[in-house]
This record gives sequence, structure tokens and C-alpha cells, in this order.
Amino acid sequence: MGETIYGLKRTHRCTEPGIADVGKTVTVMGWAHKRRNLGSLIFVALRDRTGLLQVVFNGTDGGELFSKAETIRNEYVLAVVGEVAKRTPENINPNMKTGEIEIIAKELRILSASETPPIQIEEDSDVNEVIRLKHRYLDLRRPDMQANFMLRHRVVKIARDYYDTNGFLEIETPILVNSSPEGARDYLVPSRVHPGKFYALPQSPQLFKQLLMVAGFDRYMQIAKCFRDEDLRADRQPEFTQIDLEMSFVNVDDVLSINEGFIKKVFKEALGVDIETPFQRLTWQEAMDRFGSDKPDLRFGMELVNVSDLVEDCGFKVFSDAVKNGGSVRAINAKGCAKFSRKEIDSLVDLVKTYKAKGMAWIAVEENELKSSITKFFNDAEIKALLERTKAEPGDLICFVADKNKVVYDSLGALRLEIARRLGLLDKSEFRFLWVTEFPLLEYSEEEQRWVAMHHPFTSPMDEDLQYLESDPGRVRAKAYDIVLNGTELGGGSIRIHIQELQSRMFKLLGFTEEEAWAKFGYLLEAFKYGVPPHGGMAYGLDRMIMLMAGKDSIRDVIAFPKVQNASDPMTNSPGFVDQKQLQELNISVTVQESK
RNA sequence: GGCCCGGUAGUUCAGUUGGUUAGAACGCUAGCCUGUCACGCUAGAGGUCAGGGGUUCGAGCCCCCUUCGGGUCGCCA
Repeated sequence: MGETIYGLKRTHRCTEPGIADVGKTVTVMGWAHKRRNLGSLIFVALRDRTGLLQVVFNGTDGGELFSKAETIRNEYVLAVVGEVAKRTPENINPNMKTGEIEIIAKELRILSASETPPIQIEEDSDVNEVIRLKHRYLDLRRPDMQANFMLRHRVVKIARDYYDTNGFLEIETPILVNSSPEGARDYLVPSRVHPGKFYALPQSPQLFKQLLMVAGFDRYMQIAKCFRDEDLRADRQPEFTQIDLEMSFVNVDDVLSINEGFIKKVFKEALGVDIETPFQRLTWQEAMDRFGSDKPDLRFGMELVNVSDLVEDCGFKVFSDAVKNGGSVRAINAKGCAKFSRKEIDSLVDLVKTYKAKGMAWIAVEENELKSSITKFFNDAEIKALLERTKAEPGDLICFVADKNKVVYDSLGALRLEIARRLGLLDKSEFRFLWVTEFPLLEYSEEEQRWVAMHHPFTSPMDEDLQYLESDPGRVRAKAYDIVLNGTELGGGSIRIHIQELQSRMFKLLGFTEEEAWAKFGYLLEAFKYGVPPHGGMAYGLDRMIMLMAGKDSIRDVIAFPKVQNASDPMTNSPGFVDQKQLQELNISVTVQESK
């Protein structure tokens, strides 16, 4: 069922008519959001992406129009020609943008009927996400979802304008690229023309944007789709979007300051929020020491406290051994958490165990006594020192983890966040930005028994640390930086290596032979022979940025058609099996078949 | 790959130690209703309790397997 639109032209979106239009005849089109049939008076709330408009059908005005209106059901698509009328004062709806007026219908066309939708179209619905995703086109009709995508559009527009104003050119880079040996798993695309060969989808435009710098474009940006075949999370999808940029003739400060300008502008213009610049900066080491995380949430305190020196020679073997074995003992003071039940504390212990900690020691400081399982291992002076160092007051719960530094950081970092969550310290309307700088250039992979790049192999070491590159690689810091918002890594980047000899040293350090390096990145090394400007840049996770701006907990709410945890799409059922004929054309044989 | 949590009308949920015919709200259908905007009133339809197996006289509830989701660790340069 559906009538033609022939002869009608929409004159207004639903929330556009106002008190100034009273008496005018308008043509509005949209979805029947709700109908209220009072017998011989029918109200229909007409909805489009701008909002709601009340249409009135009066039974005394004649039979045909009214009986047609009686057939309207939710989500029918309607065209209404009618007169804008002022509502009487007692009938004004202050909750509606158009609450002072209504449309007295003169003509109705039912452009499209609708079955009863499986989910109701309403704000803040808490419908199961699979059902939402199966009928995503209905889910996306919900006003809060529409708002998310209008925000997303705004942010992208502001980004393009901002970088344009600052001399950046948007240039597209290929989607069909070569598989890259380091980093995330690639999505592969078989080549029909080259039997047995594969393209990969880009994890990022990294090397292409560097080549654009070699090409002399000076400043580049792109709203870039990226692909990574890794497991999903609330803030990780297999395909996602970056605001990607690169600049020539810059140092770290140049990149940071131009991006502080972007953040300031986008939060002001898209959200009306003032962000203070320059942002706080922490070196990676300081972030780890103070917050146990390279992406600390600065909306609350509860910083880590190192107590290793106090317990190095104590009688509690767990603590003293951790320090003697090169690790540390650190604590956080959970203010006001002494009242946590044993069960609540046990769940904190379980939490730190997921980060490889063997346990969590704790002291609950009460008015006149200490409750703890470990105080018996310490003498009074030691306890006093621990309480002083952690600034413990009555009502506080002091949590300790003793282990290798990585385990201590990871577990206390996570514990700090969990306690903040439980105490309700995380305010989504507060936006705390910071830069984390001076990341380690390399980390040692036990699995591969070699040094691997923490960022990527093209990241420049800090000039001060070049001397240690071969002698003490773990000590070398990188000209790398992350932008962090409320505990989420919003983006990151680095100054790149632009000197071929240094790049060769890096590859050697990473265990690539000259031949392997040339086989994988020959085009970059070749390009580096012909005049390379010093350059650097960064990329933002656009989806994460929108998620945080919209106050959502998952990037699925700001991606129109996202995948679920197993990387499939419940609506289109992708990925799917393909015809044998297609496989033959691609010279591919698969060993798994569709189960019958 | 590991761990944790979950799946009951279209939707969101309740469902007692395992015990008669599995309930509520919203939505839906029909009737009545001229100022509703969470319209109201009356009546009604709607269930493979995710699927399979087991224990039991008896299973939505207990056990096992499978499946589908969510969170997370690993992974994500």
C-alpha cells in the first residue's frame, strides 16, 4: 500500500513551521510517530529527523479525509497538506519544539504503510542490541540515534574546515594495499588477475601519507576508513574511521598545538563546550607511575603510590620478594572505601587477578582500628610509614599489589578505574584531555624473542636517546604521543624517521634483514633516496571521539551499521559463503564448507 | 583461545524450596470517546520459556552439551 507523491512538494521539515507561519498552508512529510484517536478527532504526531509536529484530523470536516486518517498506524509514511494553526493556550505542549502550533489537515496521502515494527521508535530505548541491529533502519529512526549521526556529520565537517583553514589538503589513499608484516591482522582480498596473490585492506594510511609528504604536499588530512581483523570490543570495530593527518617540517610541539586547536574548535562548535589549551602533558613513564596506565583518566585522583622502599626488607615475603626481583609494591588509596564488604573487596581481588596479579593486599582504615589480612606481617613503624605514604585517613581502603612493574601498573590502573566507577566519580559531561608523550620506542616480545616497535617501525627515536639504540634499546624513547580523553585513547601519532640510515638501523633492530626490509617496504626506502622532509602526524579514532562526545558507552551507537562481537552483521548476515564459481575465478579453494 | 554475565509474549521484565491453566507493563487488534500529547475506558489476540539431552512422579527453575549475544584478558605496531 502506498500512494504517489505526484503533485506534492514538501515545503517544511516537521519542526520548521512556527508561530510566524500561522494561517499558511504547508506540505509536510514524515513518519506517523504516534496517533491519538479521540473518536471524531485524531491527532497524529508526524516525525522526521528534525523532530515532531502535531497534525489534526477533524471528524466534522468531512468523511473521506477522516476515514483515511483512521487507518493511519505507527510508522506509516504520510504527506499532509494543511494549515498552520495556533494552539489555544491550554493546549500548548511546552515539551515540543512545535508545541505552540499544529497542522489542520486538508489533504492526506499515505505514501507507505508499515507493519507493526518489532521495536518501538522512542528515545533511550533499552532493546536488546541484536534486535536493534537486525532492524538497524528502525533503530536509526530513534531520535537519540539520529542525534548521534548529526553530531558525527558536524564533527567531520568541522574537521575538514579546520584542517583546510590550516593548509591541509584532503587526499585519498588506496583501500587495496599490500599486507603489512607487523601490527594487526589484515583483511585479505584475493586478486583475480594475479592468481594466488592478495591485496590487504589498510590498517591505516600510514605509509601512503608519508609518501605524500615525500611528494611535497606539506600538509595532508583524510577521513580514512581503516580495517583490522582483530577481536572486537565496545570501542573496537573491524572497520572504523580515522581523522588522519600528516605534516612536513614539524616537530612534536607543532603537531600537538595544531591539534589542540582542532579539539578546542570541534568541542566548542559541535557541543558548546570550552576546552582549555594547551592540554596537560605527561610522559609515558609519569603516566604509568602515577596512574598505572598510558591512557589515564584524569577526572579523579586516587593516584598510585610506590611503597617499594618501605617494604623492601619487611617480613612479608610477597612484598619484599617483589622488590628484590626487580618489581615493585604500589598502592592506591581508595578514599572512603573502608566500608566495602568482604564480598566487594573479593571482587576487586578477582579484578586484579585478570591482569596477572597473584593477589591484592588491603588495609581498611577504620576510626580506631585497622582491618586487614596483612598487618600481622608488619611492625607498628612499618604500618605507620605505609599509612603516611598513602595519606590514609579513617574510612580509607588501601589496596596493594606487588609484582613485576607491568603487572602492578596494569592491575592497579584497572583497579583505580573500577573503584571510580563504583564511587560514581566518572562524569560524562566532563572532558579531560591530555597528551601522553615520550613512549618507549620498543618493547621486548617474549613470544617473538625480539624487540618490536611499540608504535610502528617508522617512528623516530628521541634525539637524546639515539646513542642507546643498539646498546640499550629498551631505554630509547620515541617522538610519539597519544591524545587521551577521559581514559580513552582518542588518537596517537609520532614524528617519523626521515633519514634512510636511521630507518635501516631501526629495521636491523627489529630483526629485519636488509633484504626483508626492502621486500616489505622497498617503495618507502626507495622514496627516501629522493629528498624527504622531516614529517610527522597523527590519527584520531573518529568513532571513539563521537562516542565520548555523545556520552555513549559503545562506538556501535555512532556507527550506522556496525558488526557484533564475532565480527558479523546480524542484518545482512555478512560475512557469507560465496559461489564455487567465484572461488574458481580467484583460484581459491576453501577447506571449510557451509554446514547443511 | 581463556574467564565472567545473559537469552521467558512483538518489546522490557517478573516468575517463591522444582508443583494446577507461565504473569505484568508497553505495543498490537476491536469497540466507545471532540483537545489529546505517556490520551482515557472496555474487551481481545499474542508463548517451541534460545535449541538439544539428562535428573525427577513432575523442569521456565537443577545438571550437561550446543547456539546466539554482551563484557573482558590475550590480541589490537
